[in-house]
Amino acid sequence: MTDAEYVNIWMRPERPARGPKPAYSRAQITDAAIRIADAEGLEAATMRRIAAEIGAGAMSLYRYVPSRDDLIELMADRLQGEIDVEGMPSGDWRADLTRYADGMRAMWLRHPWIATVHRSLPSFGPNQLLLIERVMGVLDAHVSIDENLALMAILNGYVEGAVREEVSSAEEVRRSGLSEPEWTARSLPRIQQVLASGDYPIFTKIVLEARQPRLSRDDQFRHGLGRVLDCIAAALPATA
Amino acid sequence: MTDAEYVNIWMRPERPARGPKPAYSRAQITDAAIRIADAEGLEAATMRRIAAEIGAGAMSLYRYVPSRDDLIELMADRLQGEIDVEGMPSGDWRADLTRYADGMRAMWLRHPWIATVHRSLPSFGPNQLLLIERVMGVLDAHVSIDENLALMAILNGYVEGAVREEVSSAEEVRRSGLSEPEWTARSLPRIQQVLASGDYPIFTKIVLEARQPRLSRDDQFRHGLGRVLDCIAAALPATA
DNA sequence: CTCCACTGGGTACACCGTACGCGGTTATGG
DNA sequence: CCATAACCGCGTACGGTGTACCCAGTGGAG
Repeated sequence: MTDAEYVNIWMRPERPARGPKPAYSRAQITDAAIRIADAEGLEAATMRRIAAEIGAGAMSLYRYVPSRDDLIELMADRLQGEIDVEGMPSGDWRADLTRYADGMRAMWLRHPWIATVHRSLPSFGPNQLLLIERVMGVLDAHVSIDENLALMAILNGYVEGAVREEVSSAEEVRRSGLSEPEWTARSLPRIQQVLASGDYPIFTKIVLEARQPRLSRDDQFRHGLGRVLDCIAAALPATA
Repeated sequence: MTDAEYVNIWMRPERPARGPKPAYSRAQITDAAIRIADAEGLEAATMRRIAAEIGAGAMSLYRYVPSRDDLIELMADRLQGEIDVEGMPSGDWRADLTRYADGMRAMWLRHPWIATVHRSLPSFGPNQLLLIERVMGVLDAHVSIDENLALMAILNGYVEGAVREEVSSAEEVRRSGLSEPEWTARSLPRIQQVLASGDYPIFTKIVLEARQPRLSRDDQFRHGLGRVLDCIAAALPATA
């Protein structure tokens, strides 16, 4: 089987030359799959369901995509393309990285199922590559490439970690089929139980005293992000 | 169905009083599942496979655990318990947090499938709670609870992000069934293609010039961690 | 002793990803 | 211009999954 040559989906040509015109396209299939995943979760985006969405037979999809895993790869890369990094670097690194972080968070909130995939690393899709160029370009003039990588690890770690929290609880709610207040009401007994045990003073302090959980999600995120950017500022030379 | 009362696995009692002695236990099932997941990935830990591992019938597991998702919750919490945070806070916060980060990384590397479990957050298992107590206890004397939460978000974000990279590529290799050198050889054509296009100068710089990817994983992690701890140090009052 | 809540587990069902092969369509080489 | 090979969409089928339901047996409570 010569197909084994194409380990990476991005090296496999979408269409060969000969034969009849195809009725669908990778982009169309990917869009349909994303639409379903957004509305009902990634597990609802089955091959049969996606095919039905675009009016095709289930097995037709395999003319365009070698496997469901590869399709998910395509979906993930398409999402990276949604993050607006146009015009970076603009000269104001703090503004650029804030825009990137906000854009990333917004994208994750639009597509919460991305939290369950995120292998994405070694696939090198075009949108992912472009994102790397733009975002790492922001600090490229100020620091070495190694320094840049280290700082990006911190920034991306913070953003991903923070958004993952938001998203996973939202997904939990969606999966339970309950409304949000209903769901928090259901979780309350466990929290009460934990507090009542008296064994967890710091957890108790978080629940009873911390102001942060009472802030809006936006404010929580921005506050933490500001702190991370301060860290980055400290690592930059004075000229920046 | 009165079972709906127990939204959280930790509130559901393991055993009722009446009836014959059970032949297995939650702990035994959880251990077997972890053993399988470690060796062959989480997707190999099917209900039938786990049951076979302990010599039970597939449906017997449902006497102990309401669903596979809940079992995964149990597995995840058990893993949290593997991180050694004994004797924290010791007085040396930097040593404590380093030990926590190293322990967390080591645990993830032992159980790479944990990267595919994203929920874990709102479940409040006993091991997770204990971990929170110990780790957040490290900075509790020095900063406010809100400050502590913000700093932990950065630390956890970095550790999780860094380890997730290591683990997801390792999982990719395992899933492909190839040896590691074979697998990197397979990825090479795509990288060559990207470099040859000339459209991605920063990516090219990473591949050709950066020293970091050539360091050992351990050194990469420690270097980044040191940077994060410096950030935390800057946020602490001088007394710490 | 009787009762019945409990046990482990067999069977069955709906659904999944996808291998295989069909008859029809079309770009190309002779 | 036509034969042919390559490709199309897709129906069928297979081996797998999680788990609902039901059963006969077991053992503590009244």
